[in-house]
Order: sequence, then structure tokens, then C-alpha cells
Amino acid sequence: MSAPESEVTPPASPSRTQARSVLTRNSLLDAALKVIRSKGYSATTIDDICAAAGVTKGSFFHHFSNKEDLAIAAAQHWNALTGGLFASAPYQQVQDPRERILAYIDFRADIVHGDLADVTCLLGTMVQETFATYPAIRQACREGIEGHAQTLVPTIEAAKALYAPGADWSAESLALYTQAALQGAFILAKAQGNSDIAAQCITPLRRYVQGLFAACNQRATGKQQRLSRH
Amino acid sequence: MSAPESEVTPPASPSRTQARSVLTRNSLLDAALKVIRSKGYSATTIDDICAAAGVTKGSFFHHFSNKEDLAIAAAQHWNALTGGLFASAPYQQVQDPRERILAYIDFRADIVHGDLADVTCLLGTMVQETFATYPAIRQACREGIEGHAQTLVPTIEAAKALYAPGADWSAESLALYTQAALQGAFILAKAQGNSDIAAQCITPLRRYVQGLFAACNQRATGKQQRLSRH
DNA sequence: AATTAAATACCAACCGGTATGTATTTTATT
DNA sequence: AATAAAATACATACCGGTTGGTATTTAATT
Repeated sequence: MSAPESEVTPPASPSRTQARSVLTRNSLLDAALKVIRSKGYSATTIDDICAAAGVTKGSFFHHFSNKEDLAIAAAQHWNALTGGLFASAPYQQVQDPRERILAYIDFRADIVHGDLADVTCLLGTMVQETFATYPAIRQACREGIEGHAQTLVPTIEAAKALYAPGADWSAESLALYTQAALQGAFILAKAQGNSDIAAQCITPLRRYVQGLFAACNQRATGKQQRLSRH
Repeated sequence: MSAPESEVTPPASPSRTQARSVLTRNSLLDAALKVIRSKGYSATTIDDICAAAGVTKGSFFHHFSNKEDLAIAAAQHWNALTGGLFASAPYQQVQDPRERILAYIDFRADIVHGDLADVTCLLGTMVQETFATYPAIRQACREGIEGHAQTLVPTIEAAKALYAPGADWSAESLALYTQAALQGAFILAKAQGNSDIAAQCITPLRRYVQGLFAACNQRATGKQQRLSRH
């Protein structure tokens, strides 16, 4: 790889109009996140998004060929945003893998407080409506959810090797289960019209993960068998 | 029971048109479940439902005042259907409460195989789209989800008294958590376009519940909860 | 018992508003 | 001048809901 910069913007100048263009595109994507997370994909109109972004429909169709195209771009935008959030989250600094995965769960519990549309997951919202009718959107949601789950796998692997070496579950399956529990917590929160229940649903998830890595789960051949219960 | 018929139709005749009426209404509700579970609430048009039910739009508006009214009735219809399903499910016959709650989870795992739109939850689907915009629909979904969770509480209470008397979680919170895990499992299944992952997500849920009621969790031995901290 | 009135169930056609998407024009940058 | 970005205006289709009307059943009256 010789080229220093990315491959979509070849080499050169940002250019004032180009910069402005990505600005409008970004504000359209941000608006899409906001509106879709609140009303869902189908109920969201292009006019809604244009109004929220403060641009006209002509501009919208300059940047996106149709509503589905926007949805896919919005999912990728979401992945970029949340990817950055988690990459710089405090749990990443935790050394011990068991503590790190628990810190991840604690982090998730920390960030679920507030307005529902601000704390819930765009992908879970969109995929519910689109799984049967918009395969490309479904796929984009799938990649986002599974991609995030994958970021947890090395930590879970390491924790398993240390604290539950012989367990009959895989790191991938546990990573996916954490995402399922979180997605379900969002649904209960939406049903109650209050985000509090989400944090309450994360508590048993944490307890479960903690239990998986508790001392009594270590089969005979672990490196460190003699850990204290507390 | 002396009166042969229900209490809503007081004493008398079913009448040919009356019977036909509840038939059309029911087929509209069944059609609503089918279409909404597949496309979501917002994307579902009244024409969709009429076509699926084989009735005209005029007939639709005779039975329901608007689309939102239908959604609420559909949620209640869903509650009636699933209520019957669970009431007659095999797990109800299990004597020991711990085994019964595990049998419930196994039952849920049994019935998640098949077409996604046939195995996923109407309420979870609808509430995602409507929580912020249709409070009445949200409330109907909430009542269905929490009502079902409530049916589990006595069993969990009994199991807790027997096998985890001093535990620091409530039966209600565990019942809600099971529903969150299930709802999240449906989302992952929709994202993957395949229901298999749902069953795979129920496995850790089962393991968690089993762990809560495992012998090592009993603080005071035996049924009596002579616990510390009062 | 016969007749009439009123209510119920349903249907076909239509209407106003709105959604997506297009065509054209204006503005700004290089 | 050429090009890209954005705005305006508009076409087309569809959706939720209404209207007007028919057929059947129930209730009331004679």
C-alpha cells in the first residue's frame, strides 16, 4: 500500500465545495439517525430528514439515490460513530479480560440513560421493519451488529482461557448473546416509555457473565485454579 | 358451568350476520398480525390488510375506526392467541417450579424455529416503531409484554423460595429479563435472516436461570430463609 | 302474521393530502 | 467556461379515510 490517504478521495485538495458537500451529506446522515431512531424507518419520510438536516429535497437526491440507499449509508454512519465511541471507551483500558468485558457491560449500562431515541440502537430498530422487505438494509444492520459483537470476541476468548477454560460455550456465542440482551433491553425500555428498565436488564446480563468466569466454573486443567470467590 | 356461551353476547342467538361479522373482524385481525409481523406497522397499509383478509376497505372501516385502532386491537388479539398458547403449553404441567421455569424456556426455544415472521413477536415489532409517536399502541404492547412476564412471576417466586431464598434479585426483574433476552434474540434472528440464532440465544438464558437456582446459590440451606442482613 | 322501521354488515368508488422521485434552474467554485 | 452542489417546481402514485349505497337481519307496530 503506497498511497497515504484513503482510496475514495484520490490524492488531493479538500476544496471548499467538496468540504461543504460532505458537510451536507453528514448532516443528512445525522438527521437520518435522529428521525429513524425516533419514528422508525418506514414512518420516516425524506422530507422529515431534509427538514431535520435543513436542506432541500433536491440536495438530498444529489447525495442519495433513494431512501433505501440513505438507510444503508445511515447504518454505516452509525457503525462509524458507535465504533469510535466504543474504541475510546474506558473499558478498553482495563487490563484483565474478565474485568474488561464486565467493564464493557458497565459502560453499556452507563450510556442507556436519557431519551429513548438517543440511547437505543438504530440497527435494531431498522432491522425489525426491513428484514423481510429490504434485504440490503437487513444486511447492513447485520454487519453492524455482528461487527460490534466481534470486537468483544478477543476479550471474551482471553477471559475464557483464564477463568473458564473448559466451558462448553464459544466466545462468539456469548458476544452475540450480550447484543441480544441489550437489544431486548431497548425493546422493554421502549415499551415502558422509559430507559430505566434497560439498565435493570443489564444487571442480570452482567451477573451472568460474571458467573461464567467465576472460580467455580474452572475445570480442573486451568492455569490458575485457586482463585478466591470474591 | 351452566351458561353455554360467553358473557359478552348476553343470552341469545348468534345470528347469521353476527357470526359472519366476528368472522370478518377476526380475519382482519389475523391478517394484521401476519402483515405487520412481516413488514412492520408503518409500512403496512390498510389495503394490505384488506387484501390479506379478503375484505374491502369499507368493511375495514366498519370494524375499526382507523389504523391505530386496528393496531391496538391486533395487540389484544395477539395477547389472546399467545395467552392461550402458553396456558396450554406443556411446561404448565411441570410440578417443581425450577423445572417449570426451565421448561418454559425450553418451550420458547422449541417454538422459535421457522419463518421469521411466524416466530417473532408482534409487540416487540410494533413498539419499536410506535413508542414515540403512538402512545396508545406503545401502551398496548407494554401491557402484552408485561402481562406475559407476570404469568412467570409466581413460578419464579416459588423457585426462588426453594432454591435461592436469599438472592438479591426479584422475581419480576428476572421475568422481565427473560422477555428482554427473547426479544433481543428475535432481533438477531431478523438481522441474520434466519431463526436459528434465536434458539442459540436462548441457551445462555437457560444457563443463567439454571445458575440462579443452582445448589451453590442457596445461602441458607433448606427452604427456610434464615438469612443474614435481617 | 304481516308490514314497517331501524340497525348492522358490507361494498365500490372516490377525495384530499402526501410521499417518492424527476426535471429544471440557480448558485458557487475552480 | 465548465462543473459540481443545491434549490425550486412539479409529476405521479399511493394512502388513509369518506361517501353513498345495498343487502340482510332485528325490532316495533299493527
